[in-house]
Amino acid sequence: MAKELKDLTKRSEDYSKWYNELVVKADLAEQSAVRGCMVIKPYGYAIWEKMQQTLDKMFKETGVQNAYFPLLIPKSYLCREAEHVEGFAKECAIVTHYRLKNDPDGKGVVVDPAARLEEELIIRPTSETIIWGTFKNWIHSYRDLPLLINQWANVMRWEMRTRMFLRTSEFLWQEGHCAHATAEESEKRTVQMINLYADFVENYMAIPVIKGVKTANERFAGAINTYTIEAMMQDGKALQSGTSHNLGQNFAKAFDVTFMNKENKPESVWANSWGVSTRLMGALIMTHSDDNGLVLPPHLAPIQVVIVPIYKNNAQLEEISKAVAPIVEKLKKLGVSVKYDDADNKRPGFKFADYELKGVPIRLALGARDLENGTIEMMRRDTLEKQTLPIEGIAEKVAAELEDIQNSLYQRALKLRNDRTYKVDSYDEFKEKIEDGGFFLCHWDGTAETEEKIKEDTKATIRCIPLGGEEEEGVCMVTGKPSKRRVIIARSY
RNA sequence: CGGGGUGUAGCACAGUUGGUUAGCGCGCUACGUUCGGGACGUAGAGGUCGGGCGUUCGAGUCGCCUCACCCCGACCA
Repeated sequence: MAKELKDLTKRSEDYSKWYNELVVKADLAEQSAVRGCMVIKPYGYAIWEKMQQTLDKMFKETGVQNAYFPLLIPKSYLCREAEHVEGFAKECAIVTHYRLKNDPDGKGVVVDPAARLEEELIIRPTSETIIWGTFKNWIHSYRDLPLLINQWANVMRWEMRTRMFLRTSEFLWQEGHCAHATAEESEKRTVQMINLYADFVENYMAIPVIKGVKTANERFAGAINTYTIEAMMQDGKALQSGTSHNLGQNFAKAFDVTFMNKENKPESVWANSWGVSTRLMGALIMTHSDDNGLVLPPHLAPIQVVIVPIYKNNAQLEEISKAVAPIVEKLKKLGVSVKYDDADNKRPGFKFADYELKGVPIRLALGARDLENGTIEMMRRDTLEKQTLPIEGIAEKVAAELEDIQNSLYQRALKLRNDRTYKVDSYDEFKEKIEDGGFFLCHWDGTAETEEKIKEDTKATIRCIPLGGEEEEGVCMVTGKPSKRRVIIARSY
């Protein structure tokens, strides 16, 4: 599929179709009857759960605690921070009534007009407002700080156009909300979390990312600074995979959250928020998939190894099962999640294809021929290479191979990104090359006008100003004005 | 909200200038043979043709309206 991908991107209708089919065929999710929403199926959810557990553990190691806040936000809360409302107003679902009644004309039920809410409630597009409304009651002294809270929740944004996992009306995510006594501490936390995300995405999802700062245009509504991790998909488009926002004192002031500092003076608290969503699932699919379906990095695969028996009758199956049992046990001892699929209702060929579609990293197949020879067949999902190996020591071999797959998936994605990252200084060259996708390292004069012009001309946006990028004197490729460093420009999802 | 497209079985589709009882493939059920890369045979079940109104002796097919979904733009994790 990787080969086809390039051609398909030229016609995004086909590419969307490919993507949707893959999601459905790999049994991850399907479109729901509700506009723009999706049903995440057990297999897809198992992957999300694994991501959730891993992230949750990482958060807690930095002192973050989980909590839960209401789904519904009073309209007045959302209006408190001016930029914030403006950012989300266009995509909110609103609760206006609290009761239905039988239709007087006898056709089912209708909204009871008498049950109109005095104040409308907004289904959260994000929880800053309700959380800061609550934090006001929790924070009084510098001794209450820092307050490090995370919430696992669903949010709703009434998007015009949706695509499974990448942009759905309802999506699952975590949103961290921290309150600090000083600006420095809050900034430090903001950066810490973007680093944590990068660590997770690279080491568990095997997706290389570029850490950077968003331009003012692309910043979160109400933030003074937004950090981002940007990944490149196989078609050369960028995907914003996680963000961490330094909110300054904006929300504290809007919600009147003050504390007595060490000098016994009232001060507004310093805030940040950070989040990743089920969009990461989309990144996973679009980064690693190939002709035969999904490819899962072992660190996230719900099933790391599947064992398929090949048999002609029950007696043979019994023999094989006997040989498989110790392998399963050994793998489990090594911490490998393994499934022995002895289901009788599917033929081996079907199972092979099916587990490939689902991205299971390693498949072991054992038949009568192997039993005679004391061998077993191992196939790697990433390379599709098959090897016949001695049963002796297979568990250790598999465990090592899993690590190798994890690593080579990352390396493969990194190579793809490097191969499609270009330093460009001429706007004409940029306009030509952007058509084929990729990341472009370019000089930019730092103005919103230039940024807007690039977007209008090419549909590409400044993804970020990379962190740790070397200073380099240059001139803006559009205006010729001086620039101190290169930024990353790309088309994105 | 603008432009384009599609609605026919669980899925994916065909259905001629309007003509009798609406079809193919996949999937599903039963039985048998199979089982080392998505098996095959035989028999079966499954449809308010998205909805409404109209034209007509007759509408899946023509006209109008409406709804839903998909794609392209604007918006976005």
